[in-house]
Amino acid sequence: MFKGALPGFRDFYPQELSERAFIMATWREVARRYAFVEYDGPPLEPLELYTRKSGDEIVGQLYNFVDKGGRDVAMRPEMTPTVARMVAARANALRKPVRWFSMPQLFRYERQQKGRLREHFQLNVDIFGAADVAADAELVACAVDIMRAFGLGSQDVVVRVSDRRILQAYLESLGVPAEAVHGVYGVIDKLERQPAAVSAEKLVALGVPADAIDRIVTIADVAFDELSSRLATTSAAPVVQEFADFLRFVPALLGGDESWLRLDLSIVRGLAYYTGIVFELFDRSGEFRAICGGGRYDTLLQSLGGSELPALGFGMGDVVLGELLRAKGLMRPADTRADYWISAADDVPLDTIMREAARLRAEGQSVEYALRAQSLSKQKKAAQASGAKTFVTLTNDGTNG
RNA sequence: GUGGCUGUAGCUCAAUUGGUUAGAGCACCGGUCUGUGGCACCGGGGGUUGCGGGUUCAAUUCCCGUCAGCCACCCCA
Repeated sequence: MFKGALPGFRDFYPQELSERAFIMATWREVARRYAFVEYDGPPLEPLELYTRKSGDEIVGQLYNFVDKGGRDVAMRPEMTPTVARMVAARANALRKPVRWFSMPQLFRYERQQKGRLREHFQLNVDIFGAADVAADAELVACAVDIMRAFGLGSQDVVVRVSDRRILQAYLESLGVPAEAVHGVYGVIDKLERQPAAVSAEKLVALGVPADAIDRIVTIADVAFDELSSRLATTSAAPVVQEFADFLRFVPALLGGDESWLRLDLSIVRGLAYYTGIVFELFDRSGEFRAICGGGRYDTLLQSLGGSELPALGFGMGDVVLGELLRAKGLMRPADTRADYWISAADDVPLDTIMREAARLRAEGQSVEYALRAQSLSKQKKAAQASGAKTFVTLTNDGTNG
């Protein structure tokens, strides 16, 4: 007797599946509103697709094995390499900008914990071939509209936005040595999770000037105006200007609502392939992990051997989102109750019920009945328990009750 | 991979300082009640107390290991 799923994997009983379906239906609906079209790829990919982008150390976190043909394969841990490959393969034929979304089940061989399993479903929304920040704004607005579609407001969720290029320019303006920037990203990424003193020590070790330490530790609070004036005379000035556009575009796409965005240079998004604006959605209480994260990765397609298409996208998993929706009482799974429950008096043969069921089913109604001869009271009880919307009783003189 | 906490029926929990066939509610199944708002009553199935060892006359209760879960770290989706 097997009991339970493998660690980190979930059984979706009807209750859970209806919740998942609710989440996915909402994702799909909002993506449709933004004119993104759905695609999918293989759940199993060549291992190399991931090692080429992330290095061999990634293998320890993948579900990988050798198949019967001797191929090194891995269950997909993320969708970006797959979609990048798909787009790259037809880069010249696809109408630009490419606006695609997908809801793949992704796998990761890691110890599970709250909000993080070995398997999850993740909405992936990507745009290829759009270099302007309007595309970045479009993505953020889409993510926010998904929150709205679930009934979440800006009092519940905040979008923390940053820009890799601005962060780098800001760090340089503070006198951080170029070779230390990468290490400083690592420290910034952990600012929220470790004591300021520890962060400061690490910065000192990286060779960061003493007068810059405090500014970096409090980098999440830097205001746009301060950045703007500090970087006005540097080579990053155009990027800051673009960012200003971005900060204007997002509210415009949200009907003038400016309450969702918050500039936060501490948002680093891992240390990997992002090249421009990056963002993450968090619940305001800070109780959960990031709900959604994404950004621009203009060089990824090229690094995977494709063409030079600019690209950007975000991912939103079902696990943290589901936890948040349940906590807020906003989980509204679809109604799975049958339309009809047909019962019959003792002397009515089962065939009669079946014929009536067939008639209603042909009309598109969902119909349940006892599947065996039962007393009427028994049937009534079963019907009540099923929650069916309409209870029908057939009598032997042909009338319905 | 590392550390801390936890592990009794599908769910929520009980079981006096270790002591005799491990209990209850809910759920499920069967029956009674020919009219109720998923009512009531009666009855039933279901647990080798996560698993494996050890200590003991005796372990759900103590010890060790293992597996699983939760939390943190690592790392990130």
